[in-house]
Order: sequence, then C-alpha cells, then structure tokens
Amino acid sequence: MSQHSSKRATLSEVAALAGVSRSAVSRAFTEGASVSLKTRAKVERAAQELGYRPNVLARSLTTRKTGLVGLVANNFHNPIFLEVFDLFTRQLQTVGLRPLIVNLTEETDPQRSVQLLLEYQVDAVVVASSTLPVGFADSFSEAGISVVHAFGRPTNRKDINVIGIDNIEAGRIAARRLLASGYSDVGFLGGPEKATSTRDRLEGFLDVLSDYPKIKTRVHFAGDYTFEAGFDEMASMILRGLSQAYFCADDVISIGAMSALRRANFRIPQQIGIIGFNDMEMAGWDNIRLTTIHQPLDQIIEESVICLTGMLTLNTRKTYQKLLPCHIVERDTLPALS
Amino acid sequence: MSQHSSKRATLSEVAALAGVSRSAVSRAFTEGASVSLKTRAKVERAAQELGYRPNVLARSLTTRKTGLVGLVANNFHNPIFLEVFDLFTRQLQTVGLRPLIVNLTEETDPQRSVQLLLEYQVDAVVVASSTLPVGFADSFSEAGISVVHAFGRPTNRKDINVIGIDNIEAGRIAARRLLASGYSDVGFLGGPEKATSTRDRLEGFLDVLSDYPKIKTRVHFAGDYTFEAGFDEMASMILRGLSQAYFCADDVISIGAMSALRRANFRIPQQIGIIGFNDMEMAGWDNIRLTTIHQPLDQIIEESVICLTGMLTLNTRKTYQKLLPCHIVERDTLPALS
DNA sequence: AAGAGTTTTGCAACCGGTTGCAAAATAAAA
DNA sequence: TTTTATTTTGCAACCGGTTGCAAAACTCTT
Repeated sequence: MSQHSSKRATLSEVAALAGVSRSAVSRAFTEGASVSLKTRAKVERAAQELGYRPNVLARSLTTRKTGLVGLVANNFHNPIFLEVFDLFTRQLQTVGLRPLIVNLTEETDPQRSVQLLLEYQVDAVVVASSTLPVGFADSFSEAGISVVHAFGRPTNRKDINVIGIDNIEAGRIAARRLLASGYSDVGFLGGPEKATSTRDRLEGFLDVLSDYPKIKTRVHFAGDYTFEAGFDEMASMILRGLSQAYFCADDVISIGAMSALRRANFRIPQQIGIIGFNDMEMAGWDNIRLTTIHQPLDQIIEESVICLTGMLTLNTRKTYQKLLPCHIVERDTLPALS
Repeated sequence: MSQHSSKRATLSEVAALAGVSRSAVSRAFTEGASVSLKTRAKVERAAQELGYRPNVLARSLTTRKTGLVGLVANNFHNPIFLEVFDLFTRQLQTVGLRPLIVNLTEETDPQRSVQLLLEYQVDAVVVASSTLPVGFADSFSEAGISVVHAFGRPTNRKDINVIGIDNIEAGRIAARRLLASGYSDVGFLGGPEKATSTRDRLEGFLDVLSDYPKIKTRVHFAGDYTFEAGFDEMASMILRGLSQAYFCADDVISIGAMSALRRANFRIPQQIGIIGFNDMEMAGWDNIRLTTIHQPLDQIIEESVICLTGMLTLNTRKTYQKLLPCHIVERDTLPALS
C-alpha cells in the first residue's frame, strides 16, 4: 500500500521505518549487493509502505552512470525518422537506457547542445543523421563523451563509432539496376548537395555509369530531404527535359518527384522510371509501391545500441565502424526485370 | 581554451584554480546570485580553462528541479506523431526543459514507466496520446507528478491538465460538411473502437445525423490508426457495400481507405467522398490533397508547454483544461461547395 | 577616523544516494 | 564449547553541487 504524501520518500526514511541503517537500504536496492534475506524483506516492506523509489540521479553522483543517452537528430520532417525514433527508443529502453532527445534546428546552436548533454551527464550520445556537418559528432568525443554516429560516414578518427551503410555501394546498386532495365539516359536526384549521404550515393552512381560513356547522365539536387523539395525540383526538371529514369536518393524525395511527374501526366514506370532510397514504411503503401533500395534500419539501430552498451559496460575504447549491406526491393516504379 | 582530461572538471577544482570558495563558484553559475564582478571574472576564467560545466543532476539534488519532462507516447506509427515530436521537443527546449521519451509499447508495463519517470525525478509528465486507456495519466498524478494530457479528453479529476480538441464537435463538423454536399448515405470509419478520440468523434457525427432520419448512416472501425488498418477495413467494406461518402477519423486511415478505393477503381470524390481528420503535413501533398479537419497541433503543444511551465515556476495547482477549435481545410477529396 | 548600512564571502550543513572498511553476527570446523 | 572462516552490518566519508547565516569587506555618512 504505497502512500502518497506530496513529498517523496527518501532512503533515510525507509531506513528509519525498517529499523536498519541507510547502507542496508541502499544495498537492498542494489543488484548483487551483500544483504541478508531478512533485512531485504524488512526494507522492501518499508519501501512499499512509503512508496519509495530510489533517486537515480543522486545515485549517479557516485556511480557515474546516469543511464541517459543523448539522441541528437535534425531530420524531424522525413517520415522515416519516426521509424528511427521508434526503434531507438525501444532498443534503448530494453537495455535500461533513457533517450534524451535533442532536436537540432537551424536556431539551436550545436555547441550549446554539446554543453547541454555534458551538463546532464549523459553516458553516451547517438547522433542519428546523415546530413549533419562532418565533424559534428567529433565535438562530443572531444568533450569526452562516447559517441556513435548512426547513418554516418566512416572516418579515420579513432574515437568515433560509425554504424551505417555503404552509400557509395548503394549508388552503384541503383545505377546497375537502371542499366539492367536498358535505359540510355538516366538521372540522379539527390538531397542537399552538401550532405555526405547524397554525395556518396552520387559518387557510386557515377562510378558505375562512367564505364558506359554512351549513356547520358544528368545530376540534380533537391535542397532538402522533403516532399516539397522533390516535387519542386522535378517540376523544374520537367521543363528542362527529362531522362528516362531517375535514382532519387531518398524515398520522400521520390514521392514528391513522382507526384510532380504524375501531375504533368507522365506515367510511371512506363514513361519514367523511379528508384528511391530508404524503403520507409510508406514506400510499401498500396498507393505508392515505390521500387527502392532498402536500408536496414533495424539492424543499424540494433548494432548502434549494442555498440553503445559495449562501450558502457566493459568500457573498451575500441572503435566500431560497420557498414551494413543494402538491397533493392522491387515494386512498381521500375519496369519488372524479365 | 578548454582542456579535456578524461575526467570532467568539478566545482572544487574550479574554486581551487580561481582561488575562491566553492560557494563563490556555485554563485557565479547561478542566475541572480550575490557575486562581485571581480570574483565572477576569476571564476569564469578558471572555468573556461578547465572546460567546466556544472553538473545539472547534482544541482537538482538541492534545487529539486531537474529540468526533465517525461514525454509519454504510444503512437510511433502515425506520421503525425513526428510533427508532434518535433513541436514538443522544440518548445520544451526553448523553455529550458529536456524531454525524456517513453515509448509505450505492448510489451512495456505502463506502471513500470511511471516508476521509471519517478526515479528520474522528472519535473512533470506530458502524456501525448488520444488512445491511451482513460486513467493512465492519473497514475502519474497519483504518484505526485504534475501531468498534462495532450490530445486528451476532459475529465473531472482536478489534478489532470488536459489540452486537446473537442472531438465531439469535430464529429459534428464532419457530419455537417457531408450534409452540405447533399449526400444521403454516409459512413464513419473510425480508429480503434475503444479509443476515446474515435468514440467522441463518432458521437458528434451521429449526434448531427440523428436529426436527419432519412439519411442512411453506417459505422465501421479500423483496428488501428494506420494505413494498413484503413486499407483493410475499406477493402472489406467495398465487398459489403458502400456509402457515398465517409468521415475517416484520422488522415492516415483516410489515405489507406482511399488507396483501397482507388485500387477498386472508384473515383474520388466523384464516386466516393472522403473527409479525414488531423490535417497532417502529408494531407497537403500534391498526390493526396485530402480534405480534412485541421487539428491545431502547434497550438495544442504550445499551450501544453505553457501549462507545464506555469505549474513549474509558480507552482499553482489550478487545473488547466482547454479544448481548442478545429476547422475544415478543403482540398480535393470532397466535391467543392458551390 | 569612526560608525552605520550594504554587499560579498566562506563555513558548514545538507540534498539522496554509494561504498571501503572494520566490527558484529552468524555459520562451520575442531 | 571454543576457534576460525564467512557473511552481514553500520559508520563515516564521499559524489558535485546549493544555501542560510554570520563574519568580512566594502561603501557612504557624519
């Protein structure tokens, strides 16, 4: 029967009620500490009575573990991020860690976010973004916080863990797929030109196509990983002349682009082929059915959390850099292969 | 020049380096505390030198304010929630509060979440959901944490703040709009039958229609606020016979339903009219253009945060229950009104 | 220069926990 | 029953801060 005065019960009060020392209470609430069953029972009864719950923050003062993990992101307008969020929060809470979200907007000062997470003594930071300036993750590491950069690009800095995909290879996969459909004029429609993810995907894309000089290649960038950016860019491309098929470096850009194409009465895939990137939930919706490159979200996030807990429990300092493979999932925006 | 030893600098170290007492350092970092400019300068230099940042958690021990706010949600599969998330995290960080996310899944024990937030000494909790069992928010309040239920339903419990919309009125608005188009056979397609939001919207919907006995009315429920649920339910409705227009009590359900209709070659709005609910970003996308009832997300969230900060600064205990008005945004899934 | 008023400072206690260490209690061996 | 080994317990110091209070250091008068 927990009782609820406005003030929260404390360790000492429990100790008093149970008739034991404060240490005893502390030990009763610590996994694997040395307490007899007798006292533990007494303590538990008293705690129950008072509705006592240990103060994790006070504890963290001596244990130096807060269980807090900073989750830094800047892409709150791409629906895939909801999936990322869902997976991260779930995974983290299953291993007993609590995500502290930082929404990096244009207004917020990145350096301030670093300080903020420092002040909250986070055990580690996850940077979940492919568009953050290279070197942003570094500043955490410089401040002495372990950091894993999910969806990041490998780096030769030894103190940054990176779990992501090989964007260059993804670009190649897309190019090869378009070649397999026999197109002779193909385009790339990326996200922000400065985003490493877009640059890498483009690099791989061109890498393959450079072996086929007869195939015409065009390159465009949407300013953002958003529907509007995809729509607008495609709308202007329509006026300037189109390729036969496009690799859009993000699903939501693909959807925007397709929307512009349909509005201009192009039929997909008969007249224009599209291959996207990410394979977000929505790509499989019946009214979209986007052929796209699947990014193994759940694996990336699972590995990230594994990496995290690894660093926290045994605090090994070995760096973890892992790129997971992508694959195409065929739907209805490219002609079926024979 | 901050220097970065592996260990973080502490108050005492700064005090030593600056040649002042620990209290002085503490005061230098406290807004409006009594320190001379001279000492403040000394402290700031030393702090800079050591890369010192105060430990917020240690501070919270005496101040009894952590700056942490629990953000509890269970709808990580409805794209609108990304918008909710974006707004909440932004708003909270502008007032200096940090969101601690709890992802309530089927596996997680709700009571455990309550304890967890208690252990982390959150200053308050925001429950952001319209589908959580009535009385869930209560358990926080019972545990002595102030709670605001965003998107909730008004309650006569005096200790729960509710900021949301009048779902019953929203149902009425939808019904009137369908009447205005002259339909004589209309349907309701809700979310989970037990969700209060769905029940209330239905109540309002039927309330209006009960005055028009000649108009045929059908009621259906999708099991979930998801695309698939909307798609599947509509698919089965198609087999059982359709009304002329539907009020779908959520945008993502609407999109699923429309997808099923289009696949069965129904034309929208010519053959079947649809009005949704929420007005999420995607509803305005060019390939969707859903006529829908706008829910004032930003206002709800802004008010929620205002309510929160109100309770925290002046800790008034007066309850705040506010329902904001909704309005229709006309797009292309209902015939235009003359 | 002494006194009164105001601001700044440091001491020491406290916030709610943990933990090394030695003493006390218990169990096992002789 | 005494001795020895093992487990359990409480003391006291500590984690990194804050804060009431009285003393110290400044002002400003007179």
